[in-house]
Amino acid sequence: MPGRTANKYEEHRQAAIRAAAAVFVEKGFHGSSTKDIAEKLGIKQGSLYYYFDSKEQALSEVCLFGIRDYVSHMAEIAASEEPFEAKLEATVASHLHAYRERSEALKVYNDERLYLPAAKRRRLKALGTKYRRELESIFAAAMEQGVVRDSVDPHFAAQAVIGLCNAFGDLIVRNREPDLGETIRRCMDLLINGFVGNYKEDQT
Amino acid sequence: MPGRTANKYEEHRQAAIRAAAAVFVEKGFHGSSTKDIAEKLGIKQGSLYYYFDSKEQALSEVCLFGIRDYVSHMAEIAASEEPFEAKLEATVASHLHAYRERSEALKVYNDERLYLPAAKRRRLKALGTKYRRELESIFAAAMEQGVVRDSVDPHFAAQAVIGLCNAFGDLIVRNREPDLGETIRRCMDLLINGFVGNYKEDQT
Amino acid sequence: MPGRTANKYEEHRQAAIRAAAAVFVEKGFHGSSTKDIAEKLGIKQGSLYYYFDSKEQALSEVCLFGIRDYVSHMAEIAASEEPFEAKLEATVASHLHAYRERSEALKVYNDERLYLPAAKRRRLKALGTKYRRELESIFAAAMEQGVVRDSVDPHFAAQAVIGLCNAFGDLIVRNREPDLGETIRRCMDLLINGFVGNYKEDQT
Amino acid sequence: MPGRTANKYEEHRQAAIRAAAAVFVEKGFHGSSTKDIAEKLGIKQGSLYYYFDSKEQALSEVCLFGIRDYVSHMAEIAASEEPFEAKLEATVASHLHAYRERSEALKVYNDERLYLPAAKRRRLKALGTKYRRELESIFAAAMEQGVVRDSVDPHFAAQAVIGLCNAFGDLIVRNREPDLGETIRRCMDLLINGFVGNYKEDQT
DNA sequence: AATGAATGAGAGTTCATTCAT
DNA sequence: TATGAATGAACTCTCATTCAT
Repeated sequence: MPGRTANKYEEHRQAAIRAAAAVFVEKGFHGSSTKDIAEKLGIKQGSLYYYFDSKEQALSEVCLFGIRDYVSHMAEIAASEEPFEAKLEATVASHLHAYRERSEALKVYNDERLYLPAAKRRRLKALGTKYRRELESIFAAAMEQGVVRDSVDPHFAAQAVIGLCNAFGDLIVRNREPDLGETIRRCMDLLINGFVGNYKEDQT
Repeated sequence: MPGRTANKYEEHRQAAIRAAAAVFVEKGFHGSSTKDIAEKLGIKQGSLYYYFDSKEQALSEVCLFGIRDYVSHMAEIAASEEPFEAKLEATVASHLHAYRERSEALKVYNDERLYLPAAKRRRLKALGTKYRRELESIFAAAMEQGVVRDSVDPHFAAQAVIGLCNAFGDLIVRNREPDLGETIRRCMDLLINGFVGNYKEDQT
Repeated sequence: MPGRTANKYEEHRQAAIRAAAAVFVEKGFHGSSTKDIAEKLGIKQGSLYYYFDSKEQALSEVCLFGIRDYVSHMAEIAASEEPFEAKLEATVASHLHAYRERSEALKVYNDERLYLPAAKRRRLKALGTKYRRELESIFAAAMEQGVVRDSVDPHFAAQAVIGLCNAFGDLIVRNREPDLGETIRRCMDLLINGFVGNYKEDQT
Repeated sequence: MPGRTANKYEEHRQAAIRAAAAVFVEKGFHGSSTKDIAEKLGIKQGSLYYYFDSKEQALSEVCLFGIRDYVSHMAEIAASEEPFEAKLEATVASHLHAYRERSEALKVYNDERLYLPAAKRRRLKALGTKYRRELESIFAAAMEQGVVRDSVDPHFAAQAVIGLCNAFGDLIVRNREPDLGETIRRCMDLLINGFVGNYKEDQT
């Protein structure tokens, strides 16, 4: 049975990453001690270093774990042939589901990545930028087709979608907001129609 | 001239709070040392304790400083006789201007308040809740007047406004986003009209 | 009384350097703990860092302290107008007295300097090389005057003098060899009657 | 074939001792980790304990390995019927060749033996003392025969020979000093023409 | 004969805090 | 009003060692 031990190690390592994510979410990177993480894992503090070279590397892995799938999911959405609204909804749903599932890691990515050394941060930032760019291009395409008003700025729009999702993601992670579907629907309603709808032309 | 010295002290104290805010924003509460704060103030580490009883108290003061005016401003807005859209715009503008001006403190409130002990956190949370409630009631009133679609949930709406403002607040604090007026206008456009506008009836 | 506090600090710092030297001599750099040093000083471990930035810096200071005066003393000897034998004796005496007085530091320089990071080591090495060079030039000059046989290699000779002095320096530091004058005399006898002596032609 | 396996084990064990010696020379005993040694051997850290009971025992074996042959070689020299100068040259040559060949172990003995517990250290010291005694007796015998001036102290002389050889041994180990024969010749020249030489009466 | 995994003790270092001055 | 000096607790990280396999 070759690869067995390697797999075992990798499993434990994944568990360590998840434990780190959970602790970092609760106490922040600097507020968390390696002892906290080890305890959550059920091992002794020093043993953590069998899985990580340093606390910082743990953060780095958590962040990567937090966005990897979520970014690649966005790539699929952007490449699909769906109409604008479906793509937008897929984005919002994917973003919020990510919070539900690998919840902590994504939040850690959002809140703590800036404590990583510049080099690692840049690599993560590239992923984040990729995500935003793809979302922007979805908006840009929709504007060309006249589906989105052309007074809208794609850059702003993407930022707004991400910000909105993160805001509700926070609530999901911390308050365990129950009805995800409801939240997705309301976010879509806001993004598509605004709160007022049938909008009036003039406002300052 | 006892009042004089008291004032002097209070001035220095305010400076200390602002210095703490600046440091906390940059490095996070747990990532900041009292030495960092003292250095930003131009005094020695031990001297900080003339102004704060503890590092934690410093955080508490920063948070309070960060939301006090901003909450009381919201009270004024809510109490005013303006129509819905004007109130909403005043809210967004106030929120984003707060980031511009006493920028750091508000961000610290958002990001670091959960490191305060439960007691202090509750008092702050009350202020935050007051803010959200007032915003909710603005929405509720607008719905009663038919200005806002009644498919909208006031709780969700308030959360969304706050989340959106915080998201752009982040960018303001960290990237020094230049055109505040533009950002306010775009946020209003989104909140009022959505990205698609003249909205279609059916969406999942 | 200006400069008082600065002096006080500097005094304590010197004491710390000497304490470090004593501990390093006994246990070696890696075998010594900062706790050991602090205890020798009569302060608590963490307080050491008021005087040193790191254990390594302590080593660096000890090494510098160990050779500085001793190198500058050699410069004086080399520059003096004394005849060869007087210079050589002054060198040996200076070297051995250095072991007696700031004994530990010099031995630490000899034994532990290679644990310093390359940069610091190079700076120290420059001093050591300066010492050897000056000793070499003393020999070279003596050879030109015919005081030293010209079959002697100045480089080897300098190395030998230094090696011999260090060997007896070791004994001085560890065994507290009592009669320094006697040791100096014997070393001179060996060295002079070797390098100068009406030596016999034949040996292998 | 039990002898076979025992031999195999003993071979590996010797390799382990040599690996330990190499690492100890480079980083010192306390600066070396068992992982370092294992890596040099090409095995994993835990596997080292198949060959040593403890890191300290490894040091002990290295030291023993470092002086054993070299001490027994001295016994042969002392027992031989050669004249004084031949014996001295054999001593110097043996000492310096030892550095060349099993170089590291001998240097480890010199530099690190004092980190051994008192008991083991005493046993090694006995060997070292034996070495020095035999060298002393060579000098004493030569003095009786009038080959060495009787102003020479045998104890000092032995110490000086050992110190000199160690000093150049250091250079051999670290700098890979190329011409061993040359170094031996120069050392002999220094020693002979010092101790025997038609020396001049007056020196301070 | 060798390894993977874990451990516990201890290392160097940082830091909030205190207090005499 | 502010500082220099010190402290003790906590932290990250290393490492000799053990042991089941």
